[in-house]
Amino acid sequence: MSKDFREKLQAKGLKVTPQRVAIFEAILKLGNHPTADDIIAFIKTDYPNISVGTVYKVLETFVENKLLKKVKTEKDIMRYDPHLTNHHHLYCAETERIEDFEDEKLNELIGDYFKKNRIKNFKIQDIKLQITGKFNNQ
Amino acid sequence: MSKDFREKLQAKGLKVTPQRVAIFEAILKLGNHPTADDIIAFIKTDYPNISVGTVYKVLETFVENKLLKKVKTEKDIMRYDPHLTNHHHLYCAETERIEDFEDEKLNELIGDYFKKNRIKNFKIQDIKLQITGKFNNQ
DNA sequence: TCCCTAAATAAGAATAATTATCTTTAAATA
DNA sequence: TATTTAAAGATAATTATTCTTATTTAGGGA
Repeated sequence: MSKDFREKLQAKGLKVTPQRVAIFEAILKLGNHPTADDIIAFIKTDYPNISVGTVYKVLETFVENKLLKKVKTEKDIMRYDPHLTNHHHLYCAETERIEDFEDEKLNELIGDYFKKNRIKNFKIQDIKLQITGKFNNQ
Repeated sequence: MSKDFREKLQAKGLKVTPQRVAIFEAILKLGNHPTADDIIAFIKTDYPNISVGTVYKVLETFVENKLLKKVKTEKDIMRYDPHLTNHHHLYCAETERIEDFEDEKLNELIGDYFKKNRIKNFKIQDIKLQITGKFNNQ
């Protein structure tokens, strides 16, 4: 998987650096759409002298090159999502947990609805659902 | 309308202060889901010695007491929405414009869908659509 | 393989938004 | 009107993020 990622970097004309690989792997290992801070903390064990600025810059580079997505939250902290296909999010009302939610049937349903019911003076590019509630387990 | 607002404050056991009234009126007059900064700038003309901290504190109090809602954005700046009934948002892909979007039929459609297709291990409390795209006019 | 150059990193200062602290002021109720 | 307590003002502190500059390194070519 790390091989795939290296190839993706090269395909975008980006240099393959150990920092970039470590940051991407950290995001995959951490799960739950980590914050920059989560990533820094995780990486620091193996890589004690990584720079905070580097992490932010790398994350921004990844987002620009569509290797990551930013996730909106209620708080003013950015979180990052390695899941690139179109999907929605389940937000826990009480904890910081965020899960991905994919549902092609639902996307079609909503897509069809807007085909029949256009929003006046607005051209839709993308629709995201923020589903807030409670997880039953874990 | 300002009378209504005063009553709402009293109903929640909050003191009616000129600052609170001015902040709420500023949000209504400004439109487009203003930031704290927009509000401060607007108020400063009439009310040159309002304190930044007060504005933030008042906004937080309003949100806690359900007189305002916070609006998520891509950026790390919070914006505020005086529209309390359940609604979605249209985000402009290029500008900072955010419009409210209400559609009861759509809510029913989605509500019905999730009644028939429950998300396992998750109890839905609220569903918000973030519709990104372009406005045709203005 | 070694060298070169552009791109990337490290370190830490700077900024921007927000929150906290502490003193003073004023709204509400008796 | 006096009293109490919440709220406002001033400003310091914090937090997340961005910027700056010097140094290092990846990757392509000699």
